[in-house]
Order: sequence, then C-alpha cells, then structure tokens
Amino acid sequence: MKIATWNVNSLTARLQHVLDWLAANPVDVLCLQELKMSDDKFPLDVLQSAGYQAAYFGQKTYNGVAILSLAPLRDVAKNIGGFTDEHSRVISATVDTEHGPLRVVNGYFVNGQTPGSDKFAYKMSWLSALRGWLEEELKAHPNLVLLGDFNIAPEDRDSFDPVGLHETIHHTTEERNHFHALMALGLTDAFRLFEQPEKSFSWWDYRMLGYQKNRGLRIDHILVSAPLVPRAVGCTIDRVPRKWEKPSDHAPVTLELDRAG
DNA sequence: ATGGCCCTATCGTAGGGA
Repeated sequence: MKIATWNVNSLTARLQHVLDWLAANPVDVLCLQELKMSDDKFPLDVLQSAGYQAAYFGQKTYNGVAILSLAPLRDVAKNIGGFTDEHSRVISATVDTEHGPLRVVNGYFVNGQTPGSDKFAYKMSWLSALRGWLEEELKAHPNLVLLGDFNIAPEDRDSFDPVGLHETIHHTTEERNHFHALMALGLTDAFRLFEQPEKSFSWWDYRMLGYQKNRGLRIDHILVSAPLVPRAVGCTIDRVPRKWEKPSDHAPVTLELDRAG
C-alpha cells in the first residue's frame, strides 16, 4: 500500500491538481496540509466521486489538514491531545491494512518565521507537546506513521544552502533537536531508508526561480514506527506536479509499504 | 545590492508562508 503527504497551499486553489495527481498516482492514503478552508467548504463530494473517503479538520484562511483514503477511516482525532491549539494542524485516523491497523498522524507543523520570535516560541512548545503526546500514541498504536509538512530541514543535506542559511528558520539547532527527539521515540525517516539523489527537496520558494534552480528544502517527511521499517519498500518525492501551472510550492512525498500485491 | 511569489480576505493592501 502507498501513503503520501502533500502540502497543497490551499485546497481550493489546488483541487484539480489533487484530482489529477490521484488519477495518475492512486495512493491508498493521501494526507493534505494547508487546506486554507473551513470544513463547510471541504470538497467531499468530488473527492468521494474520485473514490476517496476523507477526514478533515479545517479553518478559515490558514492551516487545515485532511486524510483521504480509499479504505474506511476510523477513530479520527484532531490536534495534539492535551494541548490547546487555536490552529487546525493535526488530524489522525486508523486505516486497516492487510498487515493490521495503521495509525496515520498527519501534521502541518508550525512554521516559526524567525528564531527568537513569538511564532518560533510557539513552534518549540508545539513540538514539545507533539513529542509528549506521540510517546503515548505509539504505545497505543505500534504501527504508526507520522507524516506531513514538518517545516524542519533535518540535516544540512536537506537544504540547498546549509551554510548561507545556517541557524535560520528550518535549519536551527533547536528545530533539529526536536526532529531528533521524535526519532528518539522510535520513529525513522522513511526517505533515508533508501538511496536518494543528492539535493532531494520537497519545497521550493515561488520566488527567485527557486524550483528552476533547485533552491529547495526537504521539509515534508514520513516517519515510521519500528514495526513498519521492515515493511517499507520505497519512499520518493514526486516533482512532477511542481512543474504544473499554478503549482503548490510543495511536492508530494510517497511511502510504499508491503510491495504491491 | 535588494528582493523578486502566491494565497486569502477583500477591493488596496496586509498577513502569512518558508
């Protein structure tokens, strides 16, 4: 089965791209971030017509996350347990696979704007809350995948300019420590389980011909719990939709579990 | 050298993104 993540930068603006991408890449589960719409605007009908069920958690203008799935979704939960958040940033659900239940945790992590800012402080407390909550979630759900837009480039090789952007947003030691703390819970960066091209990124700035010059960051991730590691057979970034007209600034990332069949 | 785009909300411009 295949599970993917994609920050679409407005589902209103990108609905046709999502439908086109799913038609070409019929993944079992697609996690979306930055819906930028309230729940009453969610295009459930058209997604169902494409064969997908959906759990969604939106808000007006900003943020918003959804899980699309060919198979039924159950036990849907919103945001981080025990953490009061005015933003709609996390949605979780369980999908039943041939190898048992899979808990899917889809997150639109805080951007943080600038180290030292209030928004950066919010990012740090949000990440701390996420870690504490996930520690318990992993006990309840051994087969767990945490995926989404992390807004963290975990290593220097995940940035087009690690020297020039040293200790700037997405590159700070504090953010990377949080990423490592998630891995210390027993999560593995699925992308790095496999050989990958150098300068593999999942986001490129709209400005400065970012995509054309491959000035990007790898900030969209799929982390898997220990029982899923031997089941992983591939993890790839699909740059194709980044070349489409009026694209999202992010590309989808896909993990394949349990070789098709 | 600097900043250069896109989306939303809303109708000229501001906030946010990364």
